Amino acid sequence: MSCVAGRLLADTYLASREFIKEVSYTLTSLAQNQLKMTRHDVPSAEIPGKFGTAANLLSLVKATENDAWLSLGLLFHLSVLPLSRQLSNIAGVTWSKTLQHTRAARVEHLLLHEFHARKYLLPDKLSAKERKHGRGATADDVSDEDGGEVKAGKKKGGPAYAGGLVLEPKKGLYDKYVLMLDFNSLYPSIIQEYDICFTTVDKPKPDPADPDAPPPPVSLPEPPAGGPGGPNAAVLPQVIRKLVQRRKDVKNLLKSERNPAVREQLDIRQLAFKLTANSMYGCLGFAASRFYAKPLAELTTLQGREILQSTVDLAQGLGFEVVYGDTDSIMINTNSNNLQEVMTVGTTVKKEVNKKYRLLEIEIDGVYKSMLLLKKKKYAALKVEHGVDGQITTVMEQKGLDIVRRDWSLIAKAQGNRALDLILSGRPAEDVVEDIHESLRRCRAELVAGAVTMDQFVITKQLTKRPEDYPDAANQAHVQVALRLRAAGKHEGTNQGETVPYVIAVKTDASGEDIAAGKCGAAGGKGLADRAYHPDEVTAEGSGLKLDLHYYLSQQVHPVVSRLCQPIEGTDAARIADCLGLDPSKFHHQIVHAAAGGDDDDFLNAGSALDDEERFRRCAPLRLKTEAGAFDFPGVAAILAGKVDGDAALAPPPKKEEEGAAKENAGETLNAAAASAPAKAAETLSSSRKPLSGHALANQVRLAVRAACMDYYATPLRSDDELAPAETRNVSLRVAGEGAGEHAEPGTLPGDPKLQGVMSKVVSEASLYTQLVHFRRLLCVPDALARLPEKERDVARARVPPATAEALRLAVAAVDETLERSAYRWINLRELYGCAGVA
DNA sequence: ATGGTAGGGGAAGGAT
DNA sequence: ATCCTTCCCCTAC
Repeated sequence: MSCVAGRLLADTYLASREFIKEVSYTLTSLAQNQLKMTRHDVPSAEIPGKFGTAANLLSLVKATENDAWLSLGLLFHLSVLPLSRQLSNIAGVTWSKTLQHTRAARVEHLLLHEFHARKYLLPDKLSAKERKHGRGATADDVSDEDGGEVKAGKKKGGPAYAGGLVLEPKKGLYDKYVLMLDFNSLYPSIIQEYDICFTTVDKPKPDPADPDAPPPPVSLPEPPAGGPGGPNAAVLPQVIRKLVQRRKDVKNLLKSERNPAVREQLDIRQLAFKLTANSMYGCLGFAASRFYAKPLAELTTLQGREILQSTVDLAQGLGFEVVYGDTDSIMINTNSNNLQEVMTVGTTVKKEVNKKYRLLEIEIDGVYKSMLLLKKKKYAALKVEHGVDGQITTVMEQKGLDIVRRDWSLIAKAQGNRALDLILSGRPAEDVVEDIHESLRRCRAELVAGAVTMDQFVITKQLTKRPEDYPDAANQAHVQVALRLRAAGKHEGTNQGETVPYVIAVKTDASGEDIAAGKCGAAGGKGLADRAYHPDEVTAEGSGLKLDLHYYLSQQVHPVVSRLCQPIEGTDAARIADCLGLDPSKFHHQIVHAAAGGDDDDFLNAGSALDDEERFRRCAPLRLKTEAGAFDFPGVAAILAGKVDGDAALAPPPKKEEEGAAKENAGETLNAAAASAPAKAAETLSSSRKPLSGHALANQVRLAVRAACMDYYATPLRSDDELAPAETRNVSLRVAGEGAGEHAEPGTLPGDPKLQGVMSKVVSEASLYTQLVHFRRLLCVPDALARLPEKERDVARARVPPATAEALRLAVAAVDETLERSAYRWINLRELYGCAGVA
């Protein structure tokens, strides 16, 4: 390295990793994405051959020179030198140190300077070994040691302290304006707001009785005289305040500056202040830092959680619906289509929240015209943007979804993108669902026809270790591929930190059709990693390898699309599988979830009620007729919750003229323990209001089911001859796999002029299915119990009298008779619902 | 050796 | 066979 002595070494790879977010940091992809320039890669294996002829050698020289220019181009494009220089000045560290792109070193030096200037004596930096042996270790270090290694590294032994709060999302598709608010630089603001500093927060004291026990959490310091951010603030808050203030100053200069070159410099300078302020918190929690202070980091995040929670409480107190929030943000469903109104909501919340803090500030981050909220950290939305001419446009934002991740194939992400565009398009749900299905059918057809290019199949994963350091290398596709490349003498792209591209393929000479049908997939009982190959290995002449289409359909496209469609009515995992030509019965598991209203953790939170409400919103109630009159069955959930008496549920509620007589018993009938209720309830239920018997109930349910089916057959869009029941079933059974020859090809339908009729039929078929499931949900005790938290089940079960339970059981059987014969009969209902039962 | 934690999701292997 | 845990990777903040 003597050649760089006395010179600055600027590494554009490291700079890119610090300053920009990219999925890949190869020169090729950086050139493409940042500089919009194409780079031709010369594989290292080809380099020796380039020396054979002058022309080849010249091409190698040109390629090498081009790489140097690209690298230099990146250096300027990212303003590496001006930015790192500003960072050096702010931190008081050598430029060469900054160019190593280790953020901890910059924060360390900044704090060293600040404390030294204030005449503090600073602790020595501990080596890894010293930390491990507890020399000068803090109490919490010691307690960490029995939990595992105090490693500078991250994931070893899990997180050292709790971080941000993530609210349980109220999942679903929102088609009215959703408001997004967030705190600006939450953690730096908290440190200032609460005067969190090495000098103000007491070191946690270990319990003298049990020195090994984790020390109690530290508490907030007394606010400084003159309030937070004032002249008496502690060192760390002051340092951050100074950074924030200087950034503001620079931004003010920027406002009046007209010289573009100076503007650019100022802009870089304000960025450097922001980066520095934001990296302070991270270094507090960094075990290898000289200023490692877990209690401070912990206290900061603790305040963050409390602030977010109290913000949610406040917004809800104002009558707004908070649907999600992550660490420093909340989303409010405004339920409004009026942008003006929405902004008023935003300003109201903002004003109320900001009243509570001296420095901390929440702001309106944006307004979403529509949003698909799937899971924590997974959502997509159309963000409203205001054009210069007052026009309103939207731009899609995608967070955390599979389609923004590099470890999914392009073909899966393309299908996901198409589905997402449709879902957020605002078009009628039925059209959206049909378009998605159509896109999936075409996807399969193209796949089988071999009309998809290799790049669509590539999956990319990073080697976070050296390939030979993986303890379970045999199980990991990207590691297997890297090891094989190494064995073939190719080291490029197989080093720690690099990303390995791979595809899943099988050694076979079967047709695309058969591969897609899964007839040769894991035939040899081989694991996935054994079927992973570098794209070039598959392309190579005479490899005998063919892409595993079944894998791409069932493990790539299907999960990506069906996760996006989870809240969408009119489709589900089985239907999506159907469109992709997969066996839908293999996906009945997901249907259980859909029918039961979400997955296990769903019914523990408020979101589940909303999900179910949404799913069965359009369903008709179960109307029962008795001698005393008709009434809507309240549903077993109401009985289990104690809202409706088990004995009274199968009889009409008291009529007006009976009310007086029933009133005195109402309290007990509805609320009292079963022990005291039966006698009086029996009295109250005069002979004319006796509950339905099991068989009578089952009969009524059969009638209701039949009525729902009649509605379905009466769908106006269909004419009798073209839509005979047999044909109807044919649509959904097309790929049921009963005899390969008899089912229609997916591709044959679209050309049909009767397309419209067929499409709407499919949708109403789905709604019939939903209606039947709704009836079943109202009646099935075991499923309803399964949706309750485990500890409540015994109490709930006791609320259903044996006779009622038996009647309900017969009623459920009545629904199942039809469900099993329905157009969806390829779903094995016994399995479907059996697993939801309670042991 | 070189800021943090929270969280979803795939794959595999052991427990049941 | 099905659940549960572990490891791995990537992303949001």
